[in-house]
Amino acid sequence: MNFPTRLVWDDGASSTRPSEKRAINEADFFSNKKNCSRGSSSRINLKEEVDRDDKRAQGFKVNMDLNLQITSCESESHEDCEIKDEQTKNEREILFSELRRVSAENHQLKDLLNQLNKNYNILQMQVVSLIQQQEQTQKSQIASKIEIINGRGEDRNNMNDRVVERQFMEMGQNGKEVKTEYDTRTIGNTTLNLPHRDPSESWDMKRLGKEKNQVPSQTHLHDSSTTPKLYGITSDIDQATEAAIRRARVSVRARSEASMISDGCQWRKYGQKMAKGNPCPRAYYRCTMSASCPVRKQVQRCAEDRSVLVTTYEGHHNHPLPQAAVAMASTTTSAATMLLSGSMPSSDPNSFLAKAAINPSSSSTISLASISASAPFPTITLDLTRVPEPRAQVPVPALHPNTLLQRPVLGESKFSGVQMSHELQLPQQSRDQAQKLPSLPEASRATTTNLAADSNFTAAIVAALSSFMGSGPQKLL
DNA sequence: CGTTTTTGACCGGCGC
DNA sequence: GCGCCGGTCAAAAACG
Repeated sequence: MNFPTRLVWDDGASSTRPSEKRAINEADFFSNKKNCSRGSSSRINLKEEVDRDDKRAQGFKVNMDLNLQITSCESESHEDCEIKDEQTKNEREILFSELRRVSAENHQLKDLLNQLNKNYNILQMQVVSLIQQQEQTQKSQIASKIEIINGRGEDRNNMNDRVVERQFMEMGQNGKEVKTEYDTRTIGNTTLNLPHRDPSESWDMKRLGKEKNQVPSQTHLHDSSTTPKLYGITSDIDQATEAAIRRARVSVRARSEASMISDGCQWRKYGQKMAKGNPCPRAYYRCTMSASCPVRKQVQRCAEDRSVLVTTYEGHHNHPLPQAAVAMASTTTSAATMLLSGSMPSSDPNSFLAKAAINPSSSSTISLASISASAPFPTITLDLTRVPEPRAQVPVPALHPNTLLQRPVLGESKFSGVQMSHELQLPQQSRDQAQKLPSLPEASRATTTNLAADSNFTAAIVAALSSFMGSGPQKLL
């Protein structure tokens, strides 16, 4: 870089000494004759040079700044700005496209989810309708068999026994509901001791707006003098069975300070009454998890022991149950099934007793379940108030442990005993099984139904229940 | 404002 | 037929 060999400027401070000024102000930067030998003057020159450099640098800097400003605004504006704008545009477009892509993906996922939900609902409906069709078909077949039997004029009782036996075997094989057995008996044994209550009276029937005359009367069922028509009889069976199943009650006695034990379902109170012989009011609840769910329960404190809460369940749920409700539902359903399959034809507790005793595996006992023959409705009572004593392991028949042995839901914190007894009394074998098996996806009613269909199940559940509750000495009733 | 609870009225079965 | 009783309904109140 070539600097001017001479730089002349006017320093106002030294203007009073023009002669010096010139001497000072003029310098030959490229002269080899530096004033190195002159000490003071050399210091001055050095300082001057520094000052000059500063001033020159300032001037240069100013120029540079100006230039930069000018260039940035003028010389580079069209090119750089365009480039920068273009870059920004590109980035923006990329971002927008990415956003669009993510939005589209999100939309697709939403659609997929909706579709899955739809499919799930459709499948669920199909399953329900299939089950209903299956039941209808089975009942029709049974009715046909009965018709044939009646036509042949065979000894009705013998044939009824055969049909019952056969049906019972079939149930064990293909997992039909135990109530089918009851159906057969209903047809065969015309003196079936059904509760004397018109099914049309039921809440769900009323709610569905069914007329009373659409529902066959009990007397029609009891009429053995006529051979019922197929559809008529299946309809009757439907109604009667449903009514009977629904009317079968499972009563659970448990100690609880709460007004109602938590069983995983949602309930709505629809009434309260003072019942005779008990100063504590009885509350009536219905299941609100499904609009048409017929399940109801009554809650009342025991007159003798106010700390005992008696919860009576009636009917079975017609909707999927939450995990927390499965255990109680399974237990009550099993107990009701047991009750119906064992005692229904005669309402005789002995038949249930006999049935439970048939299977060696059930010889372990029930000390906590009892059946009331005097009650207006067939009722099985599970007494969970007795403090179970530890006892030897009881072999439990091969039923899915998770179904019966779900996490206990009876209690909340105030509920005493059951949870502990559940875990403590559970045979190691079952605990091991329960741990190995994957948790059942919403152990559904179907599972319960299938389990209940096993002819050994009634006995099995007796053992399981007794084991489950840690029952003491063998006793029934 | 929608849902749940309360509570008196109502209904049907049953015994007398 | 009457009264009792268990169960349910439904309007009003309470609740969240």
